[in-house]
Parts: sequence; structure tokens; C-alpha cells
Amino acid sequence: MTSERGKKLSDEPALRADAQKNRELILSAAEELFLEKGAGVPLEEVAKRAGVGIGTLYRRFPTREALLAATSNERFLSLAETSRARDPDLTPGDAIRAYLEELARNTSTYQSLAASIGTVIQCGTPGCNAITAEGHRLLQRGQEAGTIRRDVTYEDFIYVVTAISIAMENDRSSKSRIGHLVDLFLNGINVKGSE
Amino acid sequence: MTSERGKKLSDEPALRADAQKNRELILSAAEELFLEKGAGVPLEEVAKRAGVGIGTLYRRFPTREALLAATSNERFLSLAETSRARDPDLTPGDAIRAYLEELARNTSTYQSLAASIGTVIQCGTPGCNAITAEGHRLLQRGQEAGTIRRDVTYEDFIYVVTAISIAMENDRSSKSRIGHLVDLFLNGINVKGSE
DNA sequence: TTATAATACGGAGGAAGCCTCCACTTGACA
DNA sequence: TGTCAAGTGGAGGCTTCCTCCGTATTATAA
Repeated sequence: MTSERGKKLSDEPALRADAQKNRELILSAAEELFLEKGAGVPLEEVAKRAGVGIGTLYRRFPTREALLAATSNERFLSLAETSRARDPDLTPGDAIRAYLEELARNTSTYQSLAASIGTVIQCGTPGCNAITAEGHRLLQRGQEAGTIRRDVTYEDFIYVVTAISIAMENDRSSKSRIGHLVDLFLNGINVKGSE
Repeated sequence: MTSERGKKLSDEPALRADAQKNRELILSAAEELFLEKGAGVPLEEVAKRAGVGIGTLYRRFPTREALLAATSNERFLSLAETSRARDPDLTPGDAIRAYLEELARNTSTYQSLAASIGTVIQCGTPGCNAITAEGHRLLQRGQEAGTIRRDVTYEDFIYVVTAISIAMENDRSSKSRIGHLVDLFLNGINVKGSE
């Protein structure tokens, strides 16, 4: 729903040592449980596994999305980094293909994350910012090269990732369909039906 | 989640008069509240507005999805009917475009319906069956005409409708983007980038 | 009609989650 | 070592879900 909370910009006053430790306990408990039971796992269960009170969890991560963004932070950073690194070797279209496939695969890491990935990705963590910036960059590059339709927006990327991730959730066996679905979209956004 | 419940096939033993009346009271209360407050409205509130007990509501509609499918029944029937009727006047691609746009618009009728439309549409009501059959028909027609890629499935239609509807919910201003997003998808599933 | 059996009703109540609030504890720093 | 801002935790209030079962109503057979 909302997404204006969970500001994780670096104007933060630096955590006290114990708080920092708890933050990390919460993050690894959350990571475990999201993997085991999906993004909808009761937050009380996360707090319990982390060995902290529920109040502590909520103070640090005011929303579930903030916690999801935090546990995804490193994956997002590395995804953006990888994308930037391989960029010179690929055509604009192939770079976008790789980006979308990885983002979709990533979103399928936690069951039930799909529907909220659009919100999560706006949480303002370094990872979220990096991945968003990289997406914009790839899109712009593709459009400047004249191979991507001008009316495509970055939001379209997110919609596609959402659709694909939902598909993955409904049919676990279809991991291989990520490529197929990205393909359809790419075929759609190309200026000419190249492929 | 599950979707095996809520069988609405006509092997039902016919409702008693009072039960039939209550069923209708529930349906109109639900329709009102879904419109006012979205598909996530508390079912107890629906029961209250209908003037029946919560137990009665659950006996008639074992899941929220069953209730959603029931309130959508007539819209689905008419959507399928309309699609069938205009079919001869349109190319296969345009018929699919119209179908997807209307289904997406329809799904945006109730706020928060998007995420579960895939489940709702499998509930087995006459409307659900009609709309599913029509989608399969359109897809097959397009593929036989050679204008739609062979590797596209009906599930792809549902994923796209889901993603578009989620997009609508996240960004109220983008009602007009339905056409754009359907367009990208269609451009993608065409054998050649026709358009 | 009336009796009776199958249907249906309704809402109390237990379970689960969410999130806030605040009395108490602890770390940082002078 | 004293001070106090920062941090803690979990009780408790709230919402929603859904089941269960004693009571009530309808259909039908006699």
C-alpha cells in the first residue's frame, strides 16, 4: 500500500552497538524464514527466531516491505553491479534481457514476494536505489540506440517482473518459463520485431 | 491459494427458499462492499450488511474467492458473450487485445482483486468457465491463423492481466495505461512484429 | 393438517496476526 | 562513575478469520 516509510537513506544517526547487533540478528532470521516460508511469514516468528522482542523488530523495520528490502539489499547491489559490469559486452536488448531475467529470478527467491516487489523496490535502500538506477540506465541506452520503443517506461519493467514472478509462484515447475516470458516482453518492446 | 473448493457446477441439490433468498442478500451486499472498500473487505461486514450470520455466509461461499467469483459472474458472462459476438469483425490479434483490455479493466473494478484474479477465475462458476473458454478459443484462433506465437499459453494471458491490474492498483493515475501495456504484450506475442 | 427429517441459521468463541505503548535496561560519553 | 539518550521486550488491544453446534425453518410424506 503505502511506501513512503522505511527511509534508509544515510542521514541516519548511526546505531548503538547493541542495536546494530540486533539489527543483524533480525536480518538473518528474516532471511531464513522468508526462504523457508515465504515473504508472508508472521513477523512475530521472525522476532522470536532472532531472539528479540517484536517491538525491537518494528522499531528497526516499520513495515514488512522495509524488512524485505533490507534482506534483499545485497542481492540487489550485486545484481546492479553485475549488470553494469557486463554491459559493454552485450547489445542493449540483451543487457535488458539479462537484467529482467535476474530480477525475476531474484523476486522468486521468496514465495509471495511477487505482488509487492513494486513497493519493495521503492524502499530507498542502497540496493533498491542501485537496481532502479541501473534499470533506468539500460532503458535509456536501449532507446538511444533506437532498438527500444520510446513509449516504454521503467515501470513497464517492473510490471513485467511482477507478471513473471507471479507466474513462477503459480507453477513452481516453470522456472524455465522466465526466459520465455522475458522473451515475449522483449519482442514487444523492440522497435522492430527483431529476435 | 487453494482453488478446489467452491464447486458451483450444476450438480447442486437446489437451495431451500430461505437459503436462496439469503444467497442473494449476501451477493448484493458483497457487490456493494467490494465496490466501496475493495476485495479485501472483512467478510463479517458483508454478512452484517446482508443481515445474515457469518456462518451463513461461509456455508454458501467457503472462500473469499468463491464470493468474488459469484459477484463477478454476470460481468464475466457478458464479457465472454461480447467477445464472441464481435469476433467476426476483428482480426485475431485485435480480438485478443479487446479481450485482455476488458478483462484487465474488469479486474480493476474491485480494488485489491488483482492479486487473486488468477485463483478467482478458476472457481468454476458459469462466468469463470465462459471467460476461460473464450480466452482459449481466441488464443487458438490466433495461433491457427499464424499470427500468434505457438509458445504462448492461456496462462500467459492471465499473468499479463494480473500484472496490469496490479500496476493499476499501485498507480491509480494509470488507468489509461491498460491499453499501452496490453499493446506491449500483443506486440510481443505476434509472430512478426506486426501492428 | 401435522409430524419428521433434512436443511439452514447465527453468533459465540478460539486462533492468529498486527502494531503500539511504556516501564525498564543498557551503552556512550563527559 | 553518573547521566541520559537510545534501545528493549512483551503485554495487550484490535482486527479478521473460520468452525462448531444448539436452535429454527422448510419441504414432504402421511
